[in-house]
Order: sequence, then C-alpha cells, then structure tokens
Amino acid sequence: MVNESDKAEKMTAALRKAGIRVTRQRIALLGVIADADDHPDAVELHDRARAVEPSVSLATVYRTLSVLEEQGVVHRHSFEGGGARFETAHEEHHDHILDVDTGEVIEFQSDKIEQLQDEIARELGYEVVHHRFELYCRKVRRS
Amino acid sequence: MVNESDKAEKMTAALRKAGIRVTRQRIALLGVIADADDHPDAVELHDRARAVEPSVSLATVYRTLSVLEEQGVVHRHSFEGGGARFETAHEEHHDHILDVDTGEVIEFQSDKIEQLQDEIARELGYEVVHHRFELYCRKVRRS
DNA sequence: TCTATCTTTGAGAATCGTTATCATTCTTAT
DNA sequence: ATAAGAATGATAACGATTCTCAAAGATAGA
Repeated sequence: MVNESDKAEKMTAALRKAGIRVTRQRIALLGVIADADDHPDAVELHDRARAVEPSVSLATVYRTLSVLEEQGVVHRHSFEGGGARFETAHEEHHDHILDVDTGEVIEFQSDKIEQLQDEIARELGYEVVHHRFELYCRKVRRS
Repeated sequence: MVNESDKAEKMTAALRKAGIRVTRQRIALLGVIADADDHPDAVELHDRARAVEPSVSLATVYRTLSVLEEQGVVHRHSFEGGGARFETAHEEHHDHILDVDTGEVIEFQSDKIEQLQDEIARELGYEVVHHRFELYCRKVRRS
C-alpha cells in the first residue's frame, strides 16, 4: 500500500539522486502533489502549497513542476480549455476521459488502444514516441 | 473529383446561407484554406492570404477562422507545441500522426479506434462528445 | 559549525498565441 | 443609391507560462 507521504518521499529521493536541491518550497509542493487525487493546474497547486508554506511563489510552482516533469515523477496534460494540469507519475500508463460538464478527469487504461496505435503507426512507417488520447464525454443519464 | 475552387465555393455558400457577409478578406482566406494540403497555423494562413489580398490583418484571420469553425467548414487542432493549426473539414473523420522531427502532419482513419473509444466510455457511464487522438511519431528507418 | 559555491528563490517584466475594443469602412437588402 | 448593421485594421488587453536578476538558501567540505 503506497500512501501519500511515501509518494512524496520517493519524489524527494529522486531529486536528491539527481543532485537537485530540496528546498522548503519544493517539499511543500511535493506534499501537495502527492496528496492530490485530482488533476490540479498550476494555480490550484500554488494555492494548496501556500496553505502549507506561505513563501511559495507561482514562478517556483511552474519551475518545480518543470523539474519534476524532467525527472519523470510528474506528468503534465494540456487538455482543451485552460492551462496544463498535473498528476504524479504512477506506474501504469493510462489515458483520460474529461467530463465536459464538470471538468472532472477520469483515468482509464486500454491495452487494445495501445497496441492499435502501434499498428497504425507501423503501417505508415512510423513508431510512436508518445501519444495523446482524450475522450471528451458527457455522463449518460438513465431515465 | 472535388477541386480547390469547388471547396472555396462550398465554403462561401455556407457563409451566405448563414447570413454571414462575404468580404474581400474572407474570399482570400477561403481560397488559401481550400488550396492548402497541409495544416497551417494562423500566421502562415495570414502570410498566404496577404499574398492574394494585402489588406488582410491577422485579427481578421483569427476572427474568420473562428467563424468558419462555428460553421463547421474548418477544423482547429491544438497539437503540442506552438499555436493552433487548421484544415478544411472534409467529410471523413480522421485522426493525426505528428512527425516529431519535421512537424509534418499525416492523417489516418481507424474504425476500430472509433468503436473502441465508444466502448470504453460506455463502460464508465459516459458518451463521447468528441475526442483527441494524436500519435507523436518518428519515422522508422530501414538499414 | 563555518564557509564557499552554486542553486533556487520571489517579484515582476517579458513572451506567445489569441481575443477584445473601437472608430471607420464595407456588404447587403431594399 | 441608401440605410442598417456587420466586418475591418490597428492596437490594447488577455491568460498561461517563462525569463531576469539581485537576494536568500542548500549543500559539501574544512
């Protein structure tokens, strides 16, 4: 069972190993990201981090998110409308459904999609470096 | 066989039918979009349109593209990196491969993908409004 | 623990793509 | 030809993000 403080510790360990300094501001942000079970944007993360450590600026949030992304511990998603949203890089690859009414993000995983896209690319003489697969959806309501 | 001037005529007809005025600037832009067989961005379209009709401003390019998108005759794609890119709305739905080395856009169509995404959404209680499926790829080179 | 080095920081300016403002010009139906 | 209203160019404003730079802080070593 991986809890939130384990996640934060793993991320700080990754930073230390890469020779990147672990500052008060970064500790605060890592805690906030580890705790998040949604997909917050930079401003939202800034608000949450400031509640823990008031001396965190938005510039530092952006800078740290870029560092964490480079280290592969955080993923950035630029969904339609609004700014980028972030999540901890958990091991299983997944794609996203976006509820167009609520903005909620739901994760899903499909092996078929993964193999299908490789097939499609190969057939055209390409290999997939990465992909974007986002379903903009509406909840089905039963009568 | 649908040639480029047919495309432009269809688009102007769509505008007229919707009570939207057909100006010199819009005619120029429609011609340019109909001729394009790539996926140009707004600045590129502005450059091409100015070559035909010098009195086209970038603001009008953006405004007209929004109008054309609302009318469903043009599609806008926000691929990773850089601004939005545009194409005429041809009848067959398709998705895109992006060559990460050259920036080139290749279109492809897959019925399997379409039905698979509907399945995935339905299973989670959603119906797909629209989707984004982009493969960021590299050309496979044979030795 | 003290220092030296070198990274990170906050504040705000700058950037990029895009949209809004507004007075003037142009399309279109009459 | 004319009136009414839509579209225009120029430029300001915008939102998200990155950059700049002097000041503060983290880390390794003595």
